[in-house]
Amino acid sequence: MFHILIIDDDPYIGDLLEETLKSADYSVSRAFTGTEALEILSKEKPDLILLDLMLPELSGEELLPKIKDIPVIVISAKIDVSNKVDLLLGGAADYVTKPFDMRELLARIAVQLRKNDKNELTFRDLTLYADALTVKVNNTETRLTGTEWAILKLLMQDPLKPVGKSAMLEKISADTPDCTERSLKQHISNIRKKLQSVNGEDYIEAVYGIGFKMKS
Amino acid sequence: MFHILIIDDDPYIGDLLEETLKSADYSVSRAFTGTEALEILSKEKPDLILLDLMLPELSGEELLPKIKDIPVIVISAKIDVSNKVDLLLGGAADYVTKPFDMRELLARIAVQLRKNDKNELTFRDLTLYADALTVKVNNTETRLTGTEWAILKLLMQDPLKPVGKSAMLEKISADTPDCTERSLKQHISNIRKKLQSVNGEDYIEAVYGIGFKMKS
DNA sequence: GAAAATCTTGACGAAATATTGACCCTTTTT
DNA sequence: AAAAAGGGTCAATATTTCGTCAAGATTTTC
Repeated sequence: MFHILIIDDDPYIGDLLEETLKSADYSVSRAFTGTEALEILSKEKPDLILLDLMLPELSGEELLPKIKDIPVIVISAKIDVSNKVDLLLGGAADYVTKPFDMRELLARIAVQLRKNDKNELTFRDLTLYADALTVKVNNTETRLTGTEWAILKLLMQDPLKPVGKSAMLEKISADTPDCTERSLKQHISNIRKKLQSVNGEDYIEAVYGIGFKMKS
Repeated sequence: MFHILIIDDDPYIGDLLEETLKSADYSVSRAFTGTEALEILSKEKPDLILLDLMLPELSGEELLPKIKDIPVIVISAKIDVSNKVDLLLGGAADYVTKPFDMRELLARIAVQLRKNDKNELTFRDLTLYADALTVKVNNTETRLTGTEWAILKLLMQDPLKPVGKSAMLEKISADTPDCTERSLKQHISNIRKKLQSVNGEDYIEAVYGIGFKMKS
Protein backbone atom coordinates (compact mmCIF):
# COMPACT_ATOMS: atom_id res chain seq x y z
CA MET A 1 0.00 0.00 0.00
CA PHE A 2 1.21 3.48 -0.84
CA HIS A 3 1.73 6.09 1.83
CA ILE A 4 0.91 9.76 1.25
CA LEU A 5 1.79 12.83 3.32
CA ILE A 6 -0.70 15.71 3.25
CA ILE A 7 0.78 19.10 4.11
CA ASP A 8 -2.06 21.60 4.55
CA ASP A 9 -2.97 23.98 7.34
CA ASP A 10 -6.63 24.13 6.37
CA PRO A 11 -8.27 21.36 8.42
CA TYR A 12 -11.37 21.24 6.25
CA ILE A 13 -9.53 20.54 2.99
CA GLY A 14 -7.08 18.32 4.79
CA ASP A 15 -9.82 16.17 6.24
CA LEU A 16 -11.51 15.93 2.88
CA LEU A 17 -8.26 14.85 1.26
CA GLU A 18 -7.48 12.36 3.97
CA GLU A 19 -10.90 10.78 3.77
CA THR A 20 -10.84 10.53 0.00
CA LEU A 21 -7.33 9.07 -0.06
CA LYS A 22 -8.14 6.52 2.61
CA SER A 23 -11.20 5.34 0.73
CA ALA A 24 -8.97 5.02 -2.32
CA ASP A 25 -6.84 2.66 -0.23
CA TYR A 26 -3.88 4.84 0.55
CA SER A 27 -2.42 5.33 4.02
CA VAL A 28 -2.08 8.94 5.12
CA SER A 29 0.03 11.18 7.35
CA ARG A 30 -0.79 14.79 8.11
CA ALA A 31 1.27 17.91 8.67
CA PHE A 32 -0.18 21.35 9.33
CA THR A 33 3.00 23.44 9.16
CA GLY A 34 6.20 23.32 7.16
CA THR A 35 8.37 22.54 10.16
CA GLU A 36 6.02 19.77 11.21
CA ALA A 37 6.33 18.33 7.72
CA LEU A 38 10.12 18.27 7.98
CA GLU A 39 9.87 16.55 11.32
CA ILE A 40 7.66 13.82 9.89
CA LEU A 41 9.95 13.42 6.87
CA SER A 42 12.93 12.87 9.12
CA LYS A 43 11.14 9.84 10.53
CA GLU A 44 9.21 8.34 7.63
CA LYS A 45 9.53 8.34 3.86
CA PRO A 46 6.12 8.58 2.15
CA ASP A 47 5.68 7.57 -1.49
CA LEU A 48 4.13 10.91 -2.40
CA ILE A 49 3.49 14.35 -0.90
CA LEU A 50 0.51 16.67 -1.39
CA LEU A 51 1.68 20.18 -0.62
CA ASP A 52 -0.48 23.21 -0.09
CA LEU A 53 1.46 26.44 -0.64
CA MET A 54 -0.19 28.58 2.00
CA LEU A 55 1.49 27.43 5.17
CA PRO A 56 2.33 29.19 8.42
CA GLU A 57 6.03 29.41 9.48
CA LEU A 58 7.73 27.78 6.52
CA SER A 59 5.97 28.35 3.20
CA GLY A 60 5.46 25.68 0.57
CA GLU A 61 7.90 27.41 -1.75
CA GLU A 62 10.59 27.19 0.91
CA LEU A 63 9.73 23.65 1.83
CA LEU A 64 9.85 22.20 -1.68
CA PRO A 65 13.62 22.35 -2.23
CA LYS A 66 14.17 20.51 1.03
CA ILE A 67 12.27 17.45 -0.18
CA LYS A 68 14.39 14.93 -2.00
CA ASP A 69 13.49 11.82 -3.98
CA ILE A 70 9.77 12.00 -3.24
CA PRO A 71 7.28 13.23 -5.87
CA VAL A 72 5.42 16.35 -4.75
CA ILE A 73 2.05 17.45 -6.10
CA VAL A 74 1.49 21.12 -5.32
CA ILE A 75 -2.06 22.20 -4.54
CA SER A 76 -2.69 25.90 -4.62
CA ALA A 77 -5.24 28.62 -5.15
CA LYS A 78 -2.64 30.66 -6.98
CA ILE A 79 -3.33 30.50 -10.69
CA ASP A 80 -0.40 32.77 -11.52
CA VAL A 81 1.50 31.08 -14.35
CA SER A 82 4.98 32.24 -13.42
CA ASN A 83 4.50 30.86 -9.93
CA LYS A 84 3.37 27.56 -11.37
CA VAL A 85 6.36 27.44 -13.71
CA ASP A 86 8.81 28.20 -10.92
CA LEU A 87 7.48 25.40 -8.77
CA LEU A 88 7.43 22.86 -11.58
CA LEU A 89 11.00 23.70 -12.51
CA GLY A 90 11.88 23.78 -8.84
CA GLY A 91 11.12 20.15 -8.35
CA ALA A 92 7.34 19.75 -8.15
CA ALA A 93 6.03 16.74 -10.02
CA ASP A 94 2.66 18.29 -10.75
CA TYR A 95 0.57 21.34 -9.96
CA VAL A 96 -3.16 21.40 -9.31
CA THR A 97 -5.15 24.61 -8.83
CA LYS A 98 -8.01 24.99 -6.39
CA PRO A 99 -10.81 24.31 -6.75
CA PHE A 100 -9.94 20.93 -8.14
CA ASP A 101 -11.93 17.86 -9.00
CA MET A 102 -11.15 15.05 -6.61
CA ARG A 103 -11.24 12.42 -9.38
CA GLU A 104 -8.64 14.34 -11.33
CA LEU A 105 -6.39 14.61 -8.31
CA LEU A 106 -6.66 10.88 -7.71
CA ALA A 107 -5.73 10.26 -11.33
CA ARG A 108 -2.70 12.53 -11.07
CA ILE A 109 -1.64 10.79 -7.87
CA ALA A 110 -1.93 7.46 -9.67
CA VAL A 111 0.29 8.79 -12.47
CA GLN A 112 3.03 9.75 -10.02
CA LEU A 113 2.86 6.45 -8.18
CA ARG A 114 2.80 4.46 -11.40
CA LYS A 115 6.45 5.35 -11.91
CA ASN A 116 7.42 3.71 -8.62
CA ASP A 117 5.30 0.74 -9.33
CA LYS A 118 7.27 -1.02 -12.02
CA ASN A 119 9.17 -3.72 -10.20
CA GLU A 120 11.50 -4.45 -13.05
CA LEU A 121 14.47 -2.50 -14.26
CA THR A 122 16.15 -3.41 -17.52
CA PHE A 123 19.40 -2.43 -19.18
CA ARG A 124 20.70 -4.23 -22.24
CA ASP A 125 20.23 -7.91 -21.41
CA LEU A 126 20.04 -7.35 -17.66
CA THR A 127 16.74 -7.40 -15.79
CA LEU A 128 16.65 -6.47 -12.12
CA TYR A 129 13.65 -7.68 -10.13
CA ALA A 130 12.38 -5.61 -7.23
CA ASP A 131 10.71 -8.32 -5.22
CA ALA A 132 13.12 -11.20 -5.54
CA LEU A 133 16.64 -9.83 -5.02
CA THR A 134 17.70 -11.31 -8.33
CA VAL A 135 18.98 -10.26 -11.74
CA LYS A 136 18.41 -12.04 -15.00
CA VAL A 137 21.40 -12.01 -17.31
CA ASN A 138 20.54 -13.42 -20.71
CA ASN A 139 17.59 -15.30 -19.17
CA THR A 140 19.80 -16.84 -16.52
CA GLU A 141 18.74 -15.82 -13.06
CA THR A 142 21.41 -14.96 -10.51
CA ARG A 143 21.03 -14.25 -6.83
CA LEU A 144 22.37 -11.05 -5.27
CA THR A 145 22.80 -10.01 -1.68
CA GLY A 146 20.81 -7.07 -0.32
CA THR A 147 23.51 -4.47 -0.76
CA GLU A 148 24.59 -5.81 -4.11
CA TRP A 149 21.04 -5.50 -5.30
CA ALA A 150 20.71 -1.95 -3.94
CA ILE A 151 23.92 -0.87 -5.64
CA LEU A 152 23.00 -2.38 -8.99
CA LYS A 153 19.59 -0.76 -8.78
CA LEU A 154 21.15 2.65 -8.29
CA LEU A 155 23.35 2.14 -11.31
CA MET A 156 20.56 0.83 -13.52
CA GLN A 157 18.11 3.57 -12.63
CA ASP A 158 20.14 5.95 -14.77
CA PRO A 159 22.59 3.91 -16.77
CA LEU A 160 24.16 6.84 -18.61
CA LYS A 161 25.03 8.80 -15.52
CA PRO A 162 27.86 7.94 -13.16
CA VAL A 163 26.80 7.61 -9.54
CA GLY A 164 29.16 9.12 -6.99
CA LYS A 165 30.54 6.86 -4.31
CA SER A 166 29.37 9.02 -1.43
CA ALA A 167 25.90 9.26 -3.01
CA MET A 168 25.77 5.49 -3.18
CA LEU A 169 26.80 5.08 0.42
CA GLU A 170 24.13 7.50 1.53
CA LYS A 171 21.37 5.70 -0.31
CA ILE A 172 22.25 2.22 0.82
CA SER A 173 23.18 3.25 4.36
CA ALA A 174 19.74 2.25 5.64
CA ASP A 175 20.61 -1.45 5.40
CA THR A 176 24.39 -1.30 5.80
CA PRO A 177 25.20 1.52 8.21
CA ASP A 178 28.94 0.97 8.29
CA CYS A 179 29.61 0.49 4.62
CA THR A 180 32.60 2.58 3.61
CA GLU A 181 34.13 3.44 0.28
CA ARG A 182 36.46 0.60 0.90
CA SER A 183 33.75 -2.02 1.24
CA LEU A 184 31.72 -0.49 -1.57
CA LYS A 185 34.63 -1.29 -3.84
CA GLN A 186 34.40 -4.89 -2.77
CA HIS A 187 30.65 -5.10 -3.37
CA ILE A 188 31.13 -3.76 -6.88
CA SER A 189 33.74 -6.41 -7.46
CA ASN A 190 31.35 -9.09 -6.23
CA ILE A 191 28.53 -7.89 -8.49
CA ARG A 192 30.88 -7.97 -11.45
CA LYS A 193 31.94 -11.48 -10.64
CA LYS A 194 28.36 -12.71 -10.42
CA LEU A 195 27.33 -11.10 -13.70
CA GLN A 196 30.48 -12.21 -15.47
CA SER A 197 30.00 -15.80 -14.42
CA VAL A 198 27.01 -15.97 -16.79
CA ASN A 199 28.41 -14.70 -20.07
CA GLY A 200 31.79 -13.23 -19.27
CA GLU A 201 30.75 -9.64 -19.85
CA ASP A 202 31.56 -6.73 -17.54
CA TYR A 203 28.57 -4.44 -17.18
CA ILE A 204 30.04 -1.90 -14.79
CA GLU A 205 32.49 0.86 -15.57
CA ALA A 206 34.49 2.97 -13.16
CA VAL A 207 34.63 6.73 -13.60
CA TYR A 208 37.96 7.66 -12.10
CA GLY A 209 37.63 9.88 -9.05
CA ILE A 210 33.83 9.98 -9.24
CA GLY A 211 32.13 6.64 -8.96
CA PHE A 212 30.59 4.07 -11.27
CA LYS A 213 28.19 3.76 -14.18
CA MET A 214 26.81 1.05 -16.41
CA LYS A 215 28.98 0.25 -19.41
CA SER A 216 27.17 1.56 -22.49
CA MET B 1 19.42 17.41 -27.00
CA PHE B 2 15.92 16.08 -26.39
CA HIS B 3 13.67 15.05 -29.25
CA ILE B 4 9.92 15.69 -29.16
CA LEU B 5 7.16 14.37 -31.43
CA ILE B 6 4.16 16.66 -31.99
CA ILE B 7 0.97 14.87 -33.01
CA ASP B 8 -1.60 17.46 -34.07
CA ASP B 9 -3.70 17.87 -37.19
CA ASP B 10 -4.15 21.61 -36.72
CA PRO B 11 -1.25 23.17 -38.62
CA TYR B 12 -1.54 26.50 -36.86
CA ILE B 13 -1.14 25.11 -33.34
CA GLY B 14 1.41 22.60 -34.55
CA ASP B 15 3.56 25.31 -36.09
CA LEU B 16 3.34 27.39 -32.96
CA LEU B 17 4.41 24.43 -30.83
CA GLU B 18 7.23 23.50 -33.15
CA GLU B 19 8.59 27.03 -33.20
CA THR B 20 8.43 27.39 -29.43
CA LEU B 21 10.04 24.04 -28.79
CA LYS B 22 12.84 24.70 -31.24
CA SER B 23 13.65 28.03 -29.63
CA ALA B 24 13.73 26.17 -26.30
CA ASP B 25 16.43 24.00 -27.87
CA TYR B 26 14.49 20.81 -28.50
CA SER B 27 14.48 18.96 -31.81
CA VAL B 28 11.04 18.27 -33.23
CA SER B 29 9.19 15.78 -35.44
CA ARG B 30 5.65 16.27 -36.70
CA ALA B 31 2.73 13.94 -37.33
CA PHE B 32 -0.71 15.07 -38.53
CA THR B 33 -2.63 11.83 -38.19
CA GLY B 34 -2.55 8.88 -35.82
CA THR B 35 -1.34 6.45 -38.45
CA GLU B 36 1.41 8.83 -39.46
CA ALA B 37 2.46 9.02 -35.82
CA LEU B 38 2.74 5.23 -35.61
CA GLU B 39 4.81 5.21 -38.77
CA ILE B 40 7.24 7.75 -37.33
CA LEU B 41 7.42 5.86 -34.03
CA SER B 42 8.40 2.68 -35.83
CA LYS B 43 11.47 4.52 -37.12
CA GLU B 44 12.50 6.89 -34.33
CA LYS B 45 12.12 6.99 -30.57
CA PRO B 46 11.47 10.53 -29.31
CA ASP B 47 12.04 11.44 -25.67
CA LEU B 48 8.52 12.85 -25.30
CA ILE B 49 5.24 13.08 -27.22
CA LEU B 50 2.74 15.94 -27.37
CA LEU B 51 -0.59 14.46 -28.37
CA ASP B 52 -3.67 16.33 -29.49
CA LEU B 53 -6.81 14.27 -29.05
CA MET B 54 -8.74 15.41 -32.09
CA LEU B 55 -7.13 13.46 -34.88
CA PRO B 56 -8.48 12.12 -38.15
CA GLU B 57 -8.37 8.35 -38.80
CA LEU B 58 -7.03 7.12 -35.49
CA SER B 59 -8.06 9.22 -32.49
CA GLY B 60 -5.75 10.23 -29.69
CA GLU B 61 -7.58 7.97 -27.26
CA GLU B 62 -6.94 5.00 -29.52
CA LEU B 63 -3.36 5.96 -30.18
CA LEU B 64 -2.30 6.39 -26.55
CA PRO B 65 -2.31 2.69 -25.53
CA LYS B 66 -0.09 1.86 -28.48
CA ILE B 67 2.70 4.09 -27.20
CA LYS B 68 5.09 2.39 -24.85
CA ASP B 69 7.91 3.73 -22.69
CA ILE B 70 7.63 7.32 -23.89
CA PRO B 71 5.98 10.00 -21.72
CA VAL B 72 2.91 11.50 -23.41
CA ILE B 73 1.50 14.91 -22.61
CA VAL B 74 -2.07 15.14 -23.85
CA ILE B 75 -3.24 18.51 -25.17
CA SER B 76 -6.94 18.88 -25.58
CA ALA B 77 -9.85 21.29 -25.67
CA LYS B 78 -11.96 18.77 -23.78
CA ILE B 79 -12.30 19.92 -20.21
CA ASP B 80 -14.50 17.00 -19.27
CA VAL B 81 -13.04 15.56 -16.07
CA SER B 82 -13.91 11.93 -16.68
CA ASN B 83 -12.15 12.10 -20.03
CA LYS B 84 -9.11 13.61 -18.37
CA VAL B 85 -9.13 10.92 -15.71
CA ASP B 86 -9.43 8.12 -18.24
CA LEU B 87 -6.44 9.36 -20.20
CA LEU B 88 -4.25 9.90 -17.16
CA LEU B 89 -5.03 6.43 -15.88
CA GLY B 90 -4.64 5.11 -19.41
CA GLY B 91 -0.99 6.04 -19.58
CA ALA B 92 -0.74 9.77 -20.22
CA ALA B 93 1.97 11.46 -18.19
CA ASP B 94 0.17 14.80 -18.05
CA TYR B 95 -2.88 16.57 -19.42
CA VAL B 96 -3.06 20.20 -20.51
CA THR B 97 -6.28 21.89 -21.57
CA LYS B 98 -6.54 24.43 -24.36
CA PRO B 99 -6.04 27.27 -24.27
CA PHE B 100 -2.80 26.77 -22.41
CA ASP B 101 0.06 29.04 -21.45
CA MET B 102 3.15 28.19 -23.41
CA ARG B 103 5.45 28.75 -20.42
CA GLU B 104 3.48 26.28 -18.38
CA LEU B 105 3.64 23.69 -21.14
CA LEU B 106 7.42 24.14 -21.35
CA ALA B 107 7.69 23.66 -17.60
CA ARG B 108 5.60 20.50 -17.73
CA ILE B 109 7.74 19.20 -20.58
CA ALA B 110 10.84 19.91 -18.52
CA VAL B 111 9.35 17.97 -15.60
CA GLN B 112 8.77 14.94 -17.78
CA LEU B 113 12.27 15.12 -19.19
CA ARG B 114 13.68 15.68 -15.71
CA LYS B 115 15.58 18.51 -17.24
CA ASN B 116 15.23 20.39 -13.97
CA ASP B 117 18.92 20.48 -13.36
CA LYS B 118 20.64 22.46 -16.05
CA ASN B 119 23.81 20.44 -16.23
CA GLU B 120 24.91 21.37 -19.70
CA LEU B 121 27.18 24.12 -20.90
CA THR B 122 27.57 24.87 -24.60
CA PHE B 123 29.95 26.95 -26.67
CA ARG B 124 30.06 26.70 -30.46
CA ASP B 125 29.98 22.97 -31.16
CA LEU B 126 31.18 22.01 -27.69
CA THR B 127 28.80 20.72 -25.03
CA LEU B 128 30.07 20.11 -21.54
CA TYR B 129 28.09 17.67 -19.37
CA ALA B 130 28.10 18.11 -15.64
CA ASP B 131 27.14 14.64 -14.50
CA ALA B 132 29.14 12.51 -16.87
CA LEU B 133 32.48 14.33 -16.93
CA THR B 134 32.39 14.48 -20.71
CA VAL B 135 32.40 16.95 -23.59
CA LYS B 136 30.65 16.48 -26.87
CA VAL B 137 32.58 17.87 -29.83
CA ASN B 138 30.51 17.75 -32.99
CA ASN B 139 28.36 15.00 -31.44
CA THR B 140 31.39 12.90 -30.61
CA GLU B 141 31.69 12.31 -26.91
CA THR B 142 35.09 12.53 -25.28
CA ARG B 143 35.98 11.79 -21.71
CA LEU B 144 37.85 14.24 -19.52
CA THR B 145 39.56 13.80 -16.19
CA GLY B 146 38.21 15.64 -13.16
CA THR B 147 40.61 18.57 -13.34
CA GLU B 148 40.42 18.84 -17.10
CA TRP B 149 36.67 19.07 -16.80
CA ALA B 150 36.87 21.69 -14.06
CA ILE B 151 39.23 23.84 -16.12
CA LEU B 152 37.14 23.63 -19.29
CA LYS B 153 34.05 24.50 -17.30
CA LEU B 154 35.69 27.66 -15.99
CA LEU B 155 36.63 28.69 -19.51
CA MET B 156 33.21 27.92 -20.97
CA GLN B 157 31.27 29.69 -18.24
CA ASP B 158 31.94 32.90 -20.04
CA PRO B 159 33.92 32.23 -23.14
CA LEU B 160 34.69 35.83 -24.05
CA LYS B 161 36.51 36.66 -20.85
CA PRO B 162 40.04 35.43 -20.19
CA VAL B 163 40.46 33.56 -16.93
CA GLY B 164 43.61 34.28 -14.94
CA LYS B 165 45.85 31.38 -14.05
CA SER B 166 45.85 32.09 -10.32
CA ALA B 167 42.06 32.36 -10.40
CA MET B 168 41.88 28.96 -12.05
CA LEU B 169 44.16 27.36 -9.53
CA GLU B 170 42.08 28.69 -6.69
CA LYS B 171 38.83 27.33 -8.05
CA ILE B 172 40.08 23.86 -8.85
CA SER B 173 42.23 23.56 -5.76
CA ALA B 174 39.46 21.65 -3.98
CA ASP B 175 40.18 18.52 -6.00
CA THR B 176 43.83 19.03 -6.82
CA PRO B 177 45.46 20.81 -3.89
CA ASP B 178 48.98 20.86 -5.29
CA CYS B 179 48.26 21.95 -8.81
CA THR B 180 50.70 24.70 -9.79
CA GLU B 181 50.93 27.00 -12.77
CA ARG B 182 53.34 24.52 -14.20
CA SER B 183 50.93 21.61 -14.09
CA LEU B 184 48.01 23.80 -15.16
CA LYS B 185 49.88 24.38 -18.39
CA GLN B 186 50.05 20.66 -18.88
CA HIS B 187 46.35 20.15 -18.21
CA ILE B 188 45.49 22.78 -20.81
CA SER B 189 47.69 20.97 -23.25
CA ASN B 190 45.93 17.70 -22.51
CA ILE B 191 42.48 19.26 -22.99
CA ARG B 192 43.58 20.67 -26.33
CA LYS B 193 44.85 17.31 -27.42
CA LYS B 194 41.60 15.57 -26.56
CA LEU B 195 39.45 18.16 -28.34
CA GLN B 196 41.74 18.30 -31.35
CA SER B 197 41.67 14.57 -31.80
CA VAL B 198 38.03 14.85 -32.87
CA ASN B 199 38.14 17.49 -35.61
CA GLY B 200 41.58 19.09 -35.44
CA GLU B 201 40.36 22.40 -34.10
CA ASP B 202 41.95 24.28 -31.20
CA TYR B 203 39.29 25.74 -28.95
CA ILE B 204 41.52 27.38 -26.35
CA GLU B 205 43.49 30.57 -26.73
CA ALA B 206 46.24 31.87 -24.50
CA VAL B 207 46.17 35.48 -23.36
CA TYR B 208 49.79 36.41 -22.87
CA GLY B 209 50.67 37.18 -19.28
CA ILE B 210 47.09 36.67 -18.07
CA GLY B 211 45.66 33.23 -18.61
CA PHE B 212 43.34 31.56 -21.10
CA LYS B 213 40.02 32.01 -22.89
CA MET B 214 37.93 30.19 -25.43
CA LYS B 215 38.83 30.93 -29.04
CA SER B 216 35.94 32.90 -30.55
C1' DG C 1 25.47 -23.16 18.96
C1' DA C 2 27.38 -24.60 14.51
C1' DA C 3 27.28 -23.68 9.62
C1' DA C 4 26.52 -20.64 5.98
C1' DA C 5 26.00 -16.40 3.99
C1' DT C 6 27.22 -11.75 4.06
C1' DC C 7 29.91 -7.75 5.19
C1' DT C 8 34.27 -5.47 6.14
C1' DT C 9 39.28 -4.85 5.97
C1' DG C 10 44.41 -5.39 4.70
C1' DA C 11 47.50 -6.02 1.06
C1' DC C 12 49.32 -5.48 -3.45
C1' DG C 13 49.57 -5.16 -8.54
C1' DA C 14 47.39 -2.58 -12.34
C1' DA C 15 45.52 1.43 -14.34
C1' DA C 16 44.39 6.26 -14.56
C1' DT C 17 45.65 10.72 -13.41
C1' DA C 18 48.72 14.47 -11.76
C1' DT C 19 53.14 16.67 -11.55
C1' DT C 20 57.72 17.78 -13.04
C1' DG C 21 62.00 18.35 -16.07
C1' DA C 22 63.75 19.27 -20.50
C1' DC C 23 63.58 21.59 -24.66
C1' DC C 24 61.94 24.58 -28.29
C1' DC C 25 59.07 28.31 -29.94
C1' DT C 26 56.85 32.91 -29.50
C1' DT C 27 56.20 37.34 -27.48
C1' DT C 28 57.72 41.17 -24.89
C1' DT C 29 61.24 44.10 -22.99
C1' DT C 30 65.57 46.50 -22.98
C1' DA D 1 69.40 42.09 -31.75
C1' DA D 2 69.90 40.01 -27.45
C1' DA D 3 67.89 38.91 -23.17
C1' DA D 4 64.02 37.70 -20.48
C1' DA D 5 59.65 35.82 -19.71
C1' DG D 6 55.59 33.21 -21.13
C1' DG D 7 53.71 29.49 -23.76
C1' DG D 8 53.45 24.50 -25.87
C1' DT D 9 54.50 19.73 -25.82
C1' DC D 10 57.03 15.25 -25.12
C1' DA D 11 58.40 12.00 -21.95
C1' DA D 12 59.49 10.41 -17.31
C1' DT D 13 58.13 10.17 -12.54
C1' DA D 14 55.00 10.44 -8.65
C1' DT D 15 50.56 10.00 -6.81
C1' DT D 16 45.97 8.54 -6.53
C1' DT D 17 42.41 5.40 -7.50
C1' DC D 18 40.82 0.84 -9.04
C1' DG D 19 40.35 -4.29 -8.98
C1' DT D 20 40.84 -8.46 -6.69
C1' DC D 21 42.48 -12.16 -3.51
C1' DA D 22 42.29 -13.77 0.87
C1' DA D 23 41.34 -13.44 5.62
C1' DG D 24 38.78 -11.87 9.62
C1' DA D 25 34.31 -10.04 11.59
C1' DT D 26 29.46 -9.98 11.70
C1' DT D 27 24.92 -11.43 10.84
C1' DT D 28 21.57 -14.93 9.36
C1' DT D 29 19.87 -19.58 9.06
C1' DC D 30 18.97 -23.99 10.61
